[in-house]
Amino acid sequence: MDETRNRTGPGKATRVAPEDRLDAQIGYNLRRASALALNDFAVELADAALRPVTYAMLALIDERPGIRAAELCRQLGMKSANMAPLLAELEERGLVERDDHAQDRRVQMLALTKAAKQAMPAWRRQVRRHEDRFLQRLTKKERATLLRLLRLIWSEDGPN
Amino acid sequence: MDETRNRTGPGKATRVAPEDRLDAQIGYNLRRASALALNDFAVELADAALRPVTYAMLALIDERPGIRAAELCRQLGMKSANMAPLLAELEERGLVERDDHAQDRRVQMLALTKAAKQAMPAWRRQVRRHEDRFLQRLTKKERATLLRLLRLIWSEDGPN
DNA sequence: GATAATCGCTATGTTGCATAGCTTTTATAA
DNA sequence: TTATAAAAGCTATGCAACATAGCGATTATC
Repeated sequence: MDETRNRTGPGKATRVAPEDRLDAQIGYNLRRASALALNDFAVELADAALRPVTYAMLALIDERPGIRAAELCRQLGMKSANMAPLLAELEERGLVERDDHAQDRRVQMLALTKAAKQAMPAWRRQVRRHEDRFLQRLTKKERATLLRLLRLIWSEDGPN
Repeated sequence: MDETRNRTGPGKATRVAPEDRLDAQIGYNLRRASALALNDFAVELADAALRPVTYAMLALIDERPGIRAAELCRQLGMKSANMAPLLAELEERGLVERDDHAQDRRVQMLALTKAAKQAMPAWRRQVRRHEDRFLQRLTKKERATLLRLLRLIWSEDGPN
């Protein structure tokens, strides 16, 4: 059960500087933590059939009704190529409305439907439960710190 | 250019509790930060043709020569179904050796080849550069804090 | 008025990760 | 000891996130 007990096998372990070890890399730990969060989100929001991306879209449209599709892409860091089918899906499910812009005929203005507006509070509560679960080992203060540090990493990295 | 200037359009913005706003959610920020890191990693390690997953495999094998494939799966949180083709790729590229276990014929013991062992230091330096770049807005202390909090989130979540 | 940029979109490929199912081998229990 | 369960490694396959290339329509800019 323990390969270190095998003496026929491998050569000497390469001694690696502590800061170079895999588990000391923030990128690796980011990936692992994010994967766990993604997973837990999927479990909690399974009945609502919402994934992290679709929820993010709905949440932002809810917070900024009338937002343009292109602006939604920018805010969420998505390509419009990937946004388009997702918006179509949400529209078909009766959650998002696409209205033409009066001045600029290229633009679509997005808004939640009545049904989506009514459902959002419950979905937000579910997301809160999800966050409380996968962050249960962190204190309130630690969560605030984590939030600040994560924002520092990715915010305002593009030309915006 | 500013949809808030449009007065024909959307209804009132749903007022959302600050802690419920999308950008206050740690899961969302985790995903964004992780995506940025993944991207930066790909740029830095493009010439080495290493992705985060393959690098993680090599790094762990380097740190624990003779590790079994199943144990590598457990450590990296991967399914063996996904590990298998990656190991085959690394073997074909002459980076990983698979040796039979003396006592248990189901088991494969993994080790880096000479070539891989020789290349690892340079790759580790590249990863260090990558981390220094996408974490440039964080102090050393903040990086240590972030590392600790991320580990708290995902470590020892499974049955292990 | 010509050129460039923006917007929304389709098509398509890659990658990470999931499940289902299989064979071989070892561990455990009747 | 034999039957059953578990572990190891693998193939096949599907899905979701993300990327690029390119298109038509519209608007902005020179």
